[in-house]
Amino acid sequence: MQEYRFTEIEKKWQAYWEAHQTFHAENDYSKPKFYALVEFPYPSGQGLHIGHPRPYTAMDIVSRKRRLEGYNVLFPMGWDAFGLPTENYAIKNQIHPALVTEKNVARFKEQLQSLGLSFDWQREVNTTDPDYFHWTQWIFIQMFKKGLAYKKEMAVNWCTSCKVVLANEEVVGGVCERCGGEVVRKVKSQWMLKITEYAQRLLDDLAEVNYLDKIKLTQTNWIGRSTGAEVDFQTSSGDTLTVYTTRPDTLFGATYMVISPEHPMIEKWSEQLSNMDEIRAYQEKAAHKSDFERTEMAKEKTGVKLDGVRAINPVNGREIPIFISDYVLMTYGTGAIMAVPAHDTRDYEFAKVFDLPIIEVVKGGDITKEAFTDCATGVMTNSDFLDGLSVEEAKVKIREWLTENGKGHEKVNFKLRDWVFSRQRYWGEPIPMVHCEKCGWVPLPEEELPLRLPDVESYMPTDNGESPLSTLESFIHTTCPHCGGPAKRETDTMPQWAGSSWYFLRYCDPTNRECLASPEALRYWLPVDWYNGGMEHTTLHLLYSRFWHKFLYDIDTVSCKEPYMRRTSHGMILGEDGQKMSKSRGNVINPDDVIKQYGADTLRMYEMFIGDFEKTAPWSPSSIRGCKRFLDRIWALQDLVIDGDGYRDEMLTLMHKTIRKVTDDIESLKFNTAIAAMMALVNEFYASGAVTRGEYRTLLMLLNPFAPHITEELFEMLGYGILNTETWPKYDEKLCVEDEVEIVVQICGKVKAKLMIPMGAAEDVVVPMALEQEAVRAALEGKTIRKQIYIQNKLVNFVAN
RNA sequence: GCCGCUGUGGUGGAAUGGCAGACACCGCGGACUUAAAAUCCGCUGGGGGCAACUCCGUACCGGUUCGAGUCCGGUCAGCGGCACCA
Repeated sequence: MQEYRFTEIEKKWQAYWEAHQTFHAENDYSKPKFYALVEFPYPSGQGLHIGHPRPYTAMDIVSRKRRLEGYNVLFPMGWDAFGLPTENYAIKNQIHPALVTEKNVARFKEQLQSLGLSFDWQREVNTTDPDYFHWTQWIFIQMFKKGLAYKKEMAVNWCTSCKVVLANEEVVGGVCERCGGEVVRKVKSQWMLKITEYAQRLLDDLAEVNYLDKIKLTQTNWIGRSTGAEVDFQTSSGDTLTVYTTRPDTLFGATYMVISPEHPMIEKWSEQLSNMDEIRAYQEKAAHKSDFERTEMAKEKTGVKLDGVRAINPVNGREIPIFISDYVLMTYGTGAIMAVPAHDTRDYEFAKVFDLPIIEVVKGGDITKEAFTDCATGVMTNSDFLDGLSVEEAKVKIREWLTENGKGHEKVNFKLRDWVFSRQRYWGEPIPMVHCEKCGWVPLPEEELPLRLPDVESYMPTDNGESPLSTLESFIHTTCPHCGGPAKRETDTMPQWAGSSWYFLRYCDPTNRECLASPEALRYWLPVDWYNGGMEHTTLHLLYSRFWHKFLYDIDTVSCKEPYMRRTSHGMILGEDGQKMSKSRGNVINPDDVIKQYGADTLRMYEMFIGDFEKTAPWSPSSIRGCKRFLDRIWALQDLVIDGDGYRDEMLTLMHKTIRKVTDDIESLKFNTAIAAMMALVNEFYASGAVTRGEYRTLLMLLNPFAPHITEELFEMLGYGILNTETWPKYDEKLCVEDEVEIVVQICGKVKAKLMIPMGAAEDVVVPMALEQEAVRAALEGKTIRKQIYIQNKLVNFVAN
């Protein structure tokens, strides 16, 4: 027998697949289709991470199986290539980010191809390709036309030393990650997308898709729908302050109000407030903190009382003080809250710090110790006409009261916020908008798309926080598409999320120059049947792309409401030390090295065998050898081959059970147990000292999606031809059943004996057999059987004393 | 902090509420070899016993059940996300 030369074999089959375009998805709309999708990578300078092949191999397995099952499979790949790291690299090395991207893409592609993944490379897309972002820009313009894109003053992180806008990630401990300089929140006019307009639909349509429960839950929580009330408080200045509350039932317990430090009323009241200096100082301090630091991380509540303006509780006319505090955000609700310290944890903490009255309005807790927030058991008190009602009853009654008295109304609120769509960066899609003094913001005419990125001298953002594009006079100055007068281009670019929000549509028809993809291609391929990606993308990417898809549905570009029918997720691969892989920890595994040492098939096998697909798993340089050994044993089975295209009688049940196990486990992402079943089968072949050609053939078919190269090679050597044109093995449910089964006999839940019984034997047959067992008789000696439990093919349990 | 997930041998992990530890890795013993590597065979959760066997054991505390790794309540620990990394 020739030795297993994996490098040679893998090269051979990869060349064969490329030459024959084996995995090209035809637009043959008569065949049943299957669209398998993995998240396209960001081509970083580090090259492929050992974690990348995990989801890619998983969906490759599904795709290869589907092809053998007769589907026309679309399994595409592309590059999410705009982004901060490339830009930062370009700044540092003064290389055009397009060149950096090109180099990184070439490396990534080579690495992916060496894994033998069955991508259709004819459909490769790249978000930085003008032919691609043409349509990203087109979608933005459609959104603008429908009123979904608007400008708004929003805070950004501003490094006072580098004079650049920083990503949240670049702000570490309140200072700039690169220079350690002070970071402040600076207000800029930003493009926003109205995702909130789709909040209810994004929530409702989760019912129509098959996502993992935890993914649906995460989306639901992120959208954060709550039903509460808006309540109007009159102020001593004669204004109205509207608050949003989910607990209008506790209105009688409102002992003060808190408004966000950015609340516009403060400026209006500046004349009447005697402590404006103190207020401004606090606003300044709050401006340094992120929302996250202000709300969730805050250990101690801070704030300033507004001296000179007070509010009146509409339900009882009581005057209450107004504070500003950074735990109230302008971006949620109305930017103002009524504080009910007795029944809200944050209000309670705040009231303790400022020594404010705490009035119990829901009985059931001990408000001298902590806020009582339980809505299920409480009973209303100190609340006039609400007294004695349950919380739920009180909510209904107070809403009625508010409406009747014109003091407020029911209000549904979402945690979801509109999408900040501008970046003061170079390496992103230019926003195709022009500002005209006369006409305001005007979109570029569609025939002028794509609006390309011009070359600039420096990729550094400017001193005033504008994008590098703003230094380019030739880019900025243009004419208004509407009136023809002088106008200026938008110089901000889009976030990386833009390109990834619709890439799966482009794969359907990647070279179309007339539209983002032909309606026929979209109708045939959509929706994506199975999309696998990381849990870290469950909120932003998944929600953003669902939002864009729904918009495209509304403007009749796509014909289905939801883009992805099924969504699953994979766990990360950690370093050997159980930590995230990183250069600084020195625990990085390079996939090229692994392929060189063991081959792509072994790497694929190990990544699938490493553990539960959905959980994180530490890399083990010794465990991978087990997978190499397994493939060696598969290879060496050649020496055990005996004649016979069928299965031997003694192997029949095991063969059928293994086919069933592998078939089912692939569908439920249990690749590790599928491999274990094949290992057990191979162990049986070795134990019996032989394998028939037919048994070997089936094993190779089952293993093919996992280890495509070695299986094609052996299939050919056995004289069966080309494997990937064959049909996935079938099993017979009846033949999966053994004649006999071992059951256990328990006394009070403890195993006392085991016995073989005919499969499916009835209780009245098995119980006497069980009672005859020596150990059972001994254990029952002098005892009375009180109860007997019989579980068919599993156990008999005697409860006795 | 909030939301979510996870916790099983020396290690990765397996187990529709029904024999805990499948399948592997590591380790140990043996075969082959001048030797080593590779390969093959065997053992391998812990305690006790010459042995048949027996007791303990799925992070911790409690509950439901004939029976709990699995379901319920609570605690602790680790991981992930928290809107400009993607």
